[in-house]
Amino acid sequence: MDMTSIIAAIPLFQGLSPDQCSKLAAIAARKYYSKGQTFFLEGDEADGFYIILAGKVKIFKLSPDGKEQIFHILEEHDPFGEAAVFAGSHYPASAQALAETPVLFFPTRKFVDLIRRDPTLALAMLALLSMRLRKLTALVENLSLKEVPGRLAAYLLLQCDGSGALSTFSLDVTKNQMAALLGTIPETLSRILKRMIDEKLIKTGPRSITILDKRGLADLAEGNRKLG
Amino acid sequence: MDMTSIIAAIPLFQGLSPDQCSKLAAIAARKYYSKGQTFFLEGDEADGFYIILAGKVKIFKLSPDGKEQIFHILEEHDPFGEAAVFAGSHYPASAQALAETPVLFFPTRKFVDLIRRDPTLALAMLALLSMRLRKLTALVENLSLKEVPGRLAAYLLLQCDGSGALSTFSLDVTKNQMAALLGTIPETLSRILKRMIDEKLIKTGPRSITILDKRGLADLAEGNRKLG
DNA sequence: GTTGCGCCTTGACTTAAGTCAAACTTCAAT
DNA sequence: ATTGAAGTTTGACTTAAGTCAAGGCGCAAC
Repeated sequence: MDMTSIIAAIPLFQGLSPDQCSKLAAIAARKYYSKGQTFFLEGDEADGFYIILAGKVKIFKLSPDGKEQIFHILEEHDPFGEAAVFAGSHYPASAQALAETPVLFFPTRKFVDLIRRDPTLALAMLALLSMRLRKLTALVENLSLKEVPGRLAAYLLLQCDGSGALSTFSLDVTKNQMAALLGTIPETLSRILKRMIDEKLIKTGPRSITILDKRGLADLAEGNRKLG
Repeated sequence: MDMTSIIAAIPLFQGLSPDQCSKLAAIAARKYYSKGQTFFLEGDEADGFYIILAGKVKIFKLSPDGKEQIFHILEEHDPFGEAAVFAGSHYPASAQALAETPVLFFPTRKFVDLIRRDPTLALAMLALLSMRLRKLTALVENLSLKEVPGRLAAYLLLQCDGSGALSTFSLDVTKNQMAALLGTIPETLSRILKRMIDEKLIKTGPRSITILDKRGLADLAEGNRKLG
């Protein structure tokens, strides 16, 4: 598959003309990262941004004593590192591949040149950044205003909605990663999952979780209910 | 002072030509909010964004049981509500005036039309959103990776740098607000301030704080030190 | 002044969640 | 199949920070 059609298939670039897509294709570089490889570390000089073609990437920060907070786990077609392109200078968090991950890389200079000539592209990026902001706002809300059971409930509901409103979905992250995403630790996560099972809110299979009581989880997520 | 010169003085619009500024002036509306008045509540339909001309505004969320997390406290020339303009639909948090606050209001439709014709403006907005993202990332890091003393230390250092590297600065927020900004409660804040005083890291006056040991605070903020 | 209302502080207590340590499960690699 | 490393669970314990309740401070309004 040639670069231009790959690019045309990326949601971020929806609505761009074939001509615009081929301009993007001209500046993009294909790169491959293997599991565990880092794209960049927090504080690195930012020279461009990435779009995932397949695989999985985590965006995270580490505390000095080693605790990890995962900001996002991103997959096919998700862009990352884009904020650093416009705010300049340094990546504010680190990015690491969780699997074999081919990406497209767009160098800052060339990409900004393109934007300067193309308001459609600019608007697409503005929408993207706004969405990111919204997601981060939700993360802050979760961390600060909810306790761990509430965060977990919200996360489960989100996953469930994502997978076509099925109430069973497969875990595509380890529980360690899930804990780091929820701002907690594996032990706590494990205990709370158990409490949810005890209260018949969910059921766990091998690598999967089934939601038994969506309403109950929603109440938990909104703070209207507590686990026994 | 006429609208065009007001706009030309706003950092967000730095680098725009006089012509561009007067186009902005043409779509901006001046509005006045008094202390305690809300601009919008979380979830409200978003119809535009604001720039503060004077006064003070807090951006915040409330948990169902009434706890408040303040995201930002904004002042003269700071824009807010801008993310909702591009992501569409709804404001993700609430905004309230903490003082008499005159603002400029830019309606979504007209502003987006302007951007569509003006890549310079688009780039300015991209930079703004990226900065916001960066600040929110730091907030997440603080909430999730630091304990309250560390967050407080980071906050104090930030305020101090802001006021021209003086080591004494005046509190322009109440301690209640400060607590909500740090993701904690007034009682906890009070106790930690006392511990910092005990350890001769800071000294408090009436409505002011003096930093005595910048290095010590920095160690605290970075998690290399603990309060006794 | 003095009244009253927010703001701030303090103390005693509770609790959610983290730490540490050990054991068990999975699964991939030899 | 065996090993080993990583992921996961469980239990006992610790701790940071929240809750509740009371009292003090400061300032504005009468």
